[in-house]
Amino acid sequence: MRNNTLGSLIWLRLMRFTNQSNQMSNDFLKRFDMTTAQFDVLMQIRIYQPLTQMELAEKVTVTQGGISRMLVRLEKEGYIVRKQDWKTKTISLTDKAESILKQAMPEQLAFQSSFFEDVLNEEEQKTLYTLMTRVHKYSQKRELPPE
Amino acid sequence: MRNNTLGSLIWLRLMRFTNQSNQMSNDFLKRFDMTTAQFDVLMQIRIYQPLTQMELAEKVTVTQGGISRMLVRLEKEGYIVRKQDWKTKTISLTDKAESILKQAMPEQLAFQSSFFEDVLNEEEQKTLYTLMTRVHKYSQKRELPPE
DNA sequence: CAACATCATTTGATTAGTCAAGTTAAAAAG
DNA sequence: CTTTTTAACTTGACTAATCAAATGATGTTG
Repeated sequence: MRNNTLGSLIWLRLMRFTNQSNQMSNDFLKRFDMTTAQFDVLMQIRIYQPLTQMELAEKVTVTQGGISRMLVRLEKEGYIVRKQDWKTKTISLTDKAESILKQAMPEQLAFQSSFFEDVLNEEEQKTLYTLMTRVHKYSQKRELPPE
Repeated sequence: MRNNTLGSLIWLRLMRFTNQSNQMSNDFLKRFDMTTAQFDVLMQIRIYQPLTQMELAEKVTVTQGGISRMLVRLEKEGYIVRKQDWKTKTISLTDKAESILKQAMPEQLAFQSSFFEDVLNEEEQKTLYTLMTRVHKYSQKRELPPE
């Protein structure tokens, strides 16, 4: 009874790495006074705005409830605005968020990238991306409710 | 100002995948009435017991405070026992945990593995593991406090 | 138009984690 | 021996999420 099929070793590596790099990213983003989760959500809003909470929840792989709470925080901080629009609430960034992102985005993207660029060459990065894309896409397919 | 250096695409994939597979794993482990985080901690205890909270915290990449709270929950559920031993608290599994793990471990490891085995061949899995190991190890080196 | 159905969002209870300040137990110093 | 130091652990205040039950907003129907 050992802890080591190849797959389970990969799983553990991925979990530990994302966990750790997430913490480092939180640390990095302190200079912009935001967290990794918040940055992620703001980025998605920036790309797709205006959009509804349901749509946003789906983009960041979070539940309805999760996105609701997150948006309350972001609204309180003055990063976003929501307005009731039919049954739906439509979300968009404030100028404050836009201007912070203009600064934070290139730095954060460079920070994220550095984890890979500093150790892997272009070729290896492409391989990693391709493999993870396949794995991810497959896991999404699986998620379909069993009939 | 686009969202796509190769590195940042990899980062996003990893985050989304681990996030999602973690949720699926939580779902899977419901049958054993535990969560992925709990399973992970119990496994580490099982391998290294008896050990201290500090050692355990380091193994699962969590803070002192985090492990303290987690162990309170696990103790309340009757999965572990802690006893004060010198300044330190020594952690070990109860029979209850041992016997649940005996059942849950092979199933959970198979579940984790399936994410990779079902889409990647042996060769590709090895490549993925090697690349992620390099990336992870490098990120740990970086973590050293700046002098 | 009041009652119902429906879809989007919120909320209460809980797990999981962070940081930083507070305890506690044992050792070293006075 | 009491006092101070130190290492290990806990705790308060908080972010982030989950699930499932409750609200809100808008249509539809008797």
